[in-house]
Amino acid sequence: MLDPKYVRSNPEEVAKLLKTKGFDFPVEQFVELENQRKELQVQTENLQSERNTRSKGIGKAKAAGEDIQPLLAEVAELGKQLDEAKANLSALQEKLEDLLVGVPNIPDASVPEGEDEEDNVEVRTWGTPRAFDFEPKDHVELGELDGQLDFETAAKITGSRFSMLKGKLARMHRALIQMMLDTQTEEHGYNEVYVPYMVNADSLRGTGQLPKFEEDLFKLPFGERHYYLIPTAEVPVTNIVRDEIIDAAQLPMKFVSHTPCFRSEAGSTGRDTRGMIRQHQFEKVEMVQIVEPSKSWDALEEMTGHAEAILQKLNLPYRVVALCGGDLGFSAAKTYDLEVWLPGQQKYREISSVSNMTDFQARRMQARWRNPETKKPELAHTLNGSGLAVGRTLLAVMENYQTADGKIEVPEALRPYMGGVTEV
RNA sequence: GGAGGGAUGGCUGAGUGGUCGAAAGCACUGGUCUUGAAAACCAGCGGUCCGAGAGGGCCCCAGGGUUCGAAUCCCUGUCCCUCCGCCA
Repeated sequence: MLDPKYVRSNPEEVAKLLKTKGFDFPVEQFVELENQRKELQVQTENLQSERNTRSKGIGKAKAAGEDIQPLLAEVAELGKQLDEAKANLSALQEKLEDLLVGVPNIPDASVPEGEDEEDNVEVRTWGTPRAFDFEPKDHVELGELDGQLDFETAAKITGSRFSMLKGKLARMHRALIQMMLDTQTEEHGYNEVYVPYMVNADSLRGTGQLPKFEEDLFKLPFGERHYYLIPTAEVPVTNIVRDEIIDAAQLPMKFVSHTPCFRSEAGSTGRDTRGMIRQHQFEKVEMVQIVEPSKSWDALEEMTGHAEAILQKLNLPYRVVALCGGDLGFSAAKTYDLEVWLPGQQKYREISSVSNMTDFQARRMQARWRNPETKKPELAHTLNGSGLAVGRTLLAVMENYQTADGKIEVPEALRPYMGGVTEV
């Protein structure tokens, strides 16, 4: 959520900045509601003040043994007025809240302008796509050769957009997870956490998936309420600090977690239907940092490097792109995507996304730190990034490490995790 | 599933329907003392919203209710703890 004070005093500017994200901020409606709110709030608080003073008076009179009947009569009408004012005020505040909670984060000044992914800006590239002396296959074809990647059985068990791995390929998938976790914990100082894969609505509101993007989630009825399958570990891990006031000494907090992710893909029917690029269920190793505000931009660069380290270990060619305003996510102020080279598609495809959410999620979550300078609780900054999407990494390894006879060479970095297996 | 107990400031923990936003301790900040530090002593110290300010409102798990007045009484829910049963 944006800072209501800031929005209140600069509604036009907010509208202008949000336009770069393709969002129309309803300035007039907001200002109108705000003015009403102010008037009602003052009125209500005056009534409350009046009631408090009178009630105290009654208490004193009673203690002094005086007759309180006349005082009670005076107060009779006050209660009704107060109830009415309170009801009006809370209805109005709810409207304002509903409006603000649906407004995305403001892009950082450094974010390139643009409407969609076509306008993203390449920041750097790493590695060179391999020159094949045969026609490279895509991962679906490679998987079919010895049946280790099986979409049909997964479709029978569940439905479309699910996959099943077998044998050495399943092991390589697991090896990737171990390698990623070990790298982030042992080399980059992250604290590994194991978290729930189902979360409540408060957590999703905290990170920004609710209320706007409910249709992207799997929702599970549970008693009178609902739980949701996590779309990313960002949700449970970032919510570790929801409603907390963190000691400055504990910052930065750096968490890494491996979880499955579940997405309904409601808005993407027909996109990436072939292969395991876009699945309802996939594994991801996620990095999350909670930092003091002045450090978040450095942390974004650092975290991007932590994700890149995995691709470099696997010797997979990739590029880093800065997302343009129109392609930025709801909660992000700035995002770098890592795109890995896929010989099967002859394209770079997203394999990681690293974002600085600034104080946007922290405000929704009330995640604060105590600033030693001011001694006051202030909003922290939150960041998250994939390190990496495991399914997509697996298919990138398959396509980049394929041999002419349709086998897959095991990358050096994975061999310690594969019990010496060199070919899948 | 059954039976009990609990939830209060950064943390621990008192709290009688009416000067209770709340004792005390810890932590923290400042001071005295000290060559320096520790200890001791003194003082300060919750969060949030409105307001230019003066000042005021709200917050004792959450939501309702009773009352002129609720941390305190009543109802519902959530979470935690103990015991029994079941269970990977």
